[in-house]
Amino acid sequence: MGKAEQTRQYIIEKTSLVFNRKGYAGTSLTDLTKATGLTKGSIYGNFQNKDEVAIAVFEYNLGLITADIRKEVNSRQSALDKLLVYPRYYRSIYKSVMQRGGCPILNTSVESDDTHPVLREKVSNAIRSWKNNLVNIINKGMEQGEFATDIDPGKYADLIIGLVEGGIMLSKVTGDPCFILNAVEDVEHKIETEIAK
Amino acid sequence: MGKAEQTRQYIIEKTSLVFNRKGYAGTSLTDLTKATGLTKGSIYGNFQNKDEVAIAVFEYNLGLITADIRKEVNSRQSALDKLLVYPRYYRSIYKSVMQRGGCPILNTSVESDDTHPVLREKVSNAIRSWKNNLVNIINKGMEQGEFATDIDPGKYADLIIGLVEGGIMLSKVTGDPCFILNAVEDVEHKIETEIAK
DNA sequence: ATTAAAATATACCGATCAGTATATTTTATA
DNA sequence: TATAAAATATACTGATCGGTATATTTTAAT
Repeated sequence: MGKAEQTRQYIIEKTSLVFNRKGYAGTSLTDLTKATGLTKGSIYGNFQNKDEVAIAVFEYNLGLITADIRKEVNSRQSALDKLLVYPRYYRSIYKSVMQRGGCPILNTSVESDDTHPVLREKVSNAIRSWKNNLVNIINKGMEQGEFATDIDPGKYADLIIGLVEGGIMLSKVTGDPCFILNAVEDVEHKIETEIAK
Repeated sequence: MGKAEQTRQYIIEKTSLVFNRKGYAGTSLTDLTKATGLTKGSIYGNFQNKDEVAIAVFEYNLGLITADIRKEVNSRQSALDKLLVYPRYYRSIYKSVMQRGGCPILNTSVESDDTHPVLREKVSNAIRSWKNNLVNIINKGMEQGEFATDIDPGKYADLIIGLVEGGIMLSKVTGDPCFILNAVEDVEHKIETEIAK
C-alpha cells in the first residue's frame, strides 16, 4: 500500500465516525480536517470531492459490520446456528453501534432516500444483499430438514431486518435499550419457534 | 387567527414536505422561500430562526399522523379493535407516507439523535407517548378479559413500533413495499394470536 | 379616506460552504 | 546525497449559508 493509498484509508477511518453521526449533508470539509488533522489540500489530493469521501466512508462503515457477521455465520455449521448469529450478534454489539452513531444502513437510508441517489443505491444493495443472505440460510435449512418447509423465507428475512433496524433506531434516539433488546428477543423467538421445526 | 398566525401556519404547511424529505440540516432558507413563495424577511418576521421553523414543522408532521390514528382508535370499542388500528392504518397509508418523505418520527430520530438535542427530545417524547398509548390499550384489554394476562404490554408495544418503523425505513429506501407489508402483517398476527386470547 | 401598526420585501452582513491553484514539504529513486 | 516526483499545506475563489437592518407594502382601525 503506497503512501497515498495509506492516507486515503486513514482519512476514511478517521472521518467514518463523524459522517455516521452527523450525516453526509451535516458533515463539512472542516469536520473532515479536524477529524484527520490534515488540510483540505491533502484531503482533495486523495479524493475528488466530499461525495467521494462520503461514499467510501459508507462502504467502510458497512464493512465493519458485515465482515464481523459474515465471519460469525461462516463459523457455524447448522442453518439454525447461522440464523441465530444475527440476533445474538446485535445483542452483543448494540452498545458500541450506538456509540458509533448508530447503524450506517439505517442512517444512510433515511438521509439518502430523497436526496442522494448514489448512496441510496448503495444502501439499497446492502439491504438486498442482507436479505439474500438470510433467505439463502433459510432455504438451506429447509432443504436440510432443519426448518419448516411451509414458511416464506423472504417474509422472515424482511421481519428480521426490520426488527433489528427499528429497534436500533428507537433505542438510539430514546437512550432506552429495551427496544433493541425486545426486537432481538423476538427475532430469536421467531427463529426457534416458527422457522426451526 | 390574525394575519401573522395565518402566515406562520402557511409557512409550516408549505415547508413541511421539504423538511421531511431533505432533513433539517439539508433544508436551506432558500428552500423555505421557494416552498412558500415568501422572502426571507417574511419568514423571519414570523419565526426567530430556522430552528424554530424546523421544530414547528416536526410537530406539524407528527400531528398529521397522530391525529388520524387517535381518531381511528377512539372510534373503536374493544381493545382488540383499538390495537388493530395501528397495523391497518399503516397498511392503508404507507404509500402516501412514502410520497411525503417517510415517517417524520423515523426521519427526525435518525437525523437528530447525535446533532439536535431539542428535536431529539421532542421525537423521543413522541415515541414514549406512542408506546404509552399502546401499553394503555393492552392493559385495558387485559383488565377487560380480552387479552392474555401473562404477557408484557411494554414488550409488545416496543415490537409494534419497531416493526412499523423498520418496515417503513426499508420499503422507503428500496422502493419495495414488501418490508412494510410483512411488518404490519406480523403486527396483526401478533395481536391476534399472542395478545388476544 | 387617513393613519398607525403590522406584515412583508429589499438589500445587505459576516461566516462558512465546497473546491482549487500554487507553493512547500516529504518521499522514494538513483 | 542529489533529484524528480509525489504528497501535503497555504492561501485563495465564488457561492451559499443563516441572519438582520431598513424600506416598502398591506392591513386594520378610526
